[in-house]
Amino acid sequence: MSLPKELKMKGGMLTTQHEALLNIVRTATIIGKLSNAFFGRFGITEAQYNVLIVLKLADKPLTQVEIGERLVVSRANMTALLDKLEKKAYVIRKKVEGDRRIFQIELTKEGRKLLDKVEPAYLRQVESNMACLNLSACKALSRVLTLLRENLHITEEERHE
Amino acid sequence: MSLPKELKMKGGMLTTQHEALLNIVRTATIIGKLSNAFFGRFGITEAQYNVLIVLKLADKPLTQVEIGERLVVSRANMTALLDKLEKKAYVIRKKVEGDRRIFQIELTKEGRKLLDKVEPAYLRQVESNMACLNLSACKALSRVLTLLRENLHITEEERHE
DNA sequence: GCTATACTGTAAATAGGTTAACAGTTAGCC
DNA sequence: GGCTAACTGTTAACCTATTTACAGTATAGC
Repeated sequence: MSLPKELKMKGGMLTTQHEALLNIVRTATIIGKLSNAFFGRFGITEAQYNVLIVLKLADKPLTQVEIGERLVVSRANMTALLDKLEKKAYVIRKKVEGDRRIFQIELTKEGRKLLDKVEPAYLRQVESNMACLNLSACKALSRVLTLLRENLHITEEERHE
Repeated sequence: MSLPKELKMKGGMLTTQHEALLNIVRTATIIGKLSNAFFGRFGITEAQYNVLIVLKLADKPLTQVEIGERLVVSRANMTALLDKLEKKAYVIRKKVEGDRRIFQIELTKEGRKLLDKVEPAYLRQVESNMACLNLSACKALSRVLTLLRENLHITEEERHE
């Protein structure tokens, strides 16, 4: 169903560009709800899973700020996220010699075990979610959205000048 | 910058489909942050604006459930959202004769006045955000995302069977 | 060496979202 | 008519996110 119909709006009320933007946001909202329903079955949330995956894929130990940069999550929020992951024993904060401000965050054995369970199932879910798009459609989609993100960063900077 | 680079992952770690999905979510996240920065200048949030716009565009008075359906917002959440909008006097809950369970939600004069101020500025911001995509790119994007959403609804229903 | 500045993590208040349980009301059905 | 089921809105507990303010630490420059 097209967006104007979902919103029960008369046709012609949205510009083509506005409709595209709302389509992005709405699709992401629905993906987010499906994801959280999925991860909930494993006792974690999407945000927590993202942290674990970034830690697993990083080529060096990361600080809280570094994780936040990769995930577009604020420092304050990383504190709260890691508090919960540490309480569940999936990560630990390790003190760093030479800089007492920072922690290095490490996956624990339990964290890795959880990922071994969740990751394959998650990839299957992603495949099922995206099954209606062929490879070239996916590539075109990524290309357009990457271009758009670059434009958003630029207009954001302009607004701050 | 492509997603694998933003995440500082080695290439080839994501399938094309997975990368497309993450591109959608990440782009929407950034749009959401920009939107909330924008609406914050008018003392409202994106979610609150969405409620006001749906009320303005509806062709009949809406109940809380009906607003929630259009916006994919739960009943519980609509209560909280409308509490805030009613406190700011942008909407009122009106009792309905013949069904004491429901309210009809109406925009107040202040609500309309706010929209008259916010809407034009918002449309300009949307245009600037999407300026890097031409009309046919926007149409293609909307078409692909609409198709994807339909597929998501289907796989969601399958999982509940 | 000292000071000013920048950086890191934390905390509190606020907002939006979830689910689960609940009360009141309506509607269907025997 | 009366019981049951469905619907509407609220509440509480929780999670994620925001901004602001703060403490502690590190660094650069004088």
